[in-house]
Order: sequence, then structure tokens, then C-alpha cells
Amino acid sequence: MGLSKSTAFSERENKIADLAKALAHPARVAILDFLAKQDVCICGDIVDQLPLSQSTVSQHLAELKRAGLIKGEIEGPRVCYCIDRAAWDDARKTLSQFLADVKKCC
Amino acid sequence: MGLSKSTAFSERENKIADLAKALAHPARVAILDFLAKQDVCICGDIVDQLPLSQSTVSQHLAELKRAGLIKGEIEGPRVCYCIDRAAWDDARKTLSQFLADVKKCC
DNA sequence: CTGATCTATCGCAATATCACGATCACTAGC
DNA sequence: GCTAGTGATCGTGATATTGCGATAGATCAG
Repeated sequence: MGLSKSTAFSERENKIADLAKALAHPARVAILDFLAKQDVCICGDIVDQLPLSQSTVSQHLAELKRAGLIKGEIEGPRVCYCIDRAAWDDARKTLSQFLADVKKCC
Repeated sequence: MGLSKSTAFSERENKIADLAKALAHPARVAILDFLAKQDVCICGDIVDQLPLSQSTVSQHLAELKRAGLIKGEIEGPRVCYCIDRAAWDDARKTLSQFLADVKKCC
């Protein structure tokens, strides 16, 4: 039907899949890369860095925010996005654990 | 347009996004979990383990195979799927590196 | 060869994603 | 108040994904 049967899977599996979905687009990977490279939490010059329109970038930012990986603070007329350290650490642990667990084979 | 502008991003960003996409569904996470738990490389009892039809599971397996994370060997009447160790290690390194790199903030 | 079993693929429908331009909402300065 | 700048949201179209049943191919048992 096109609807992901998320209810049928474990909490953990859904969490991993959800985090992976947030990373499952090169634009979002690029955004995270960019945020990581800036020591100052720079705002929406992200739009200038990407070959995408402002509205599209905004959507990708919203998706990253939905996944909890970044957060935005209003700073005057602009918005300052940065990586949510706590959430990112949690996500990193969850994914790393999964990546490490899966290794046995035939 | 609905078409991901993959050409506009770096090789690395596309690789990360592609790997993440393969993990971006709970069913595929569950499949990898299951394959990891079996010391013997068990085949398509995966279908029995998941609340999905045989054809749907086959599609998820194909997607994982497309990403190069698993490989299937024909064993008589059945097919034996297992994690592609080399590819998985490579994927693990790529993703872990990315997860580790992104940490600075405001 | 025949039937049973396992898996891949096809065809379809419903939904999600991606991308864009246009527009709305908010803030700061005049 | 008005204007300019910034960013979110709306509306749209095109493409991708998810899911299933039905069908086809391949292999073994008899």
C-alpha cells in the first residue's frame, strides 16, 4: 500500500531506520558536513552552499530537525542552525552499535 | 522534479546517503539483525520472521543486495543470504567516520 | 515427467519523497 | 505605519518507495 508497516517492528529497528532515513539524502549529508565544519554556528548560508533552492533546503532542514539531529535558534531576522550534540551522540551510539553488531556470516 | 540531484554532490556524500537509504526501513534493519544473529547462514525463513509477504521481503533483500550489503548464494532449491563481510566493513567505516566527524557546534 | 517448494519478477495501487516557485510570517530599520 | 531581508509553508508536479497478489523460473522428491 505504500505505507511503511512501522508498527510491526521493534522500537529499536524503527529508531535506526528513522535515523538512517534522515541521512539518506546527499543534501542532508552535505548540510551536516557543513554545520560540522563551521566552528561558529552559521545560519542559512547553507542555501548558498547547496545547488538547491531556498525552499528545498528549508525542507531538508525540517527533516533533520524532525529527526532531532539539529536544532534552530532564532537570532534576530535569521535562524541559526546547529547540530544537537546530545541527540547526535545518542544517534551515533545507536547506529554504531548496530553497525558493530552486524558482522557474523556463513 | 522528485529526482535526487545526486550529480551535484560529492562521491562521499552520495555513498553515505546510499548506504543510509539501504538502512532506512525497519524491515531491512530487521533482516540484517536476523542475518547477524544466525551463526549458520540461514536463508529465506526471513519471510517467516517478518510480518510481510514473500514478495515484499524479496524486494527488501534485493535492495540490500543492490547496496552491496548482502549477497545470496543458491543452495539447491533455496537461496542462502548472508552479510557481505567486506562490503559491510567498508560501509561501517564510511558511516562511522562520518558519524565521528560531525560533532562540533555553536 | 509430475508435483511440490522456494524465490524472483511483474503489474498494480497507495503513499512518500524531492524539487521548485510563490506566498506568508516575522524581524529590524526607517 | 512601511520596506527589506530572512526563512517557513503552501501548492504543484514528477519520480520513488512500499506493499500485495499473481505469475514465472528453478530445483528437488517421487
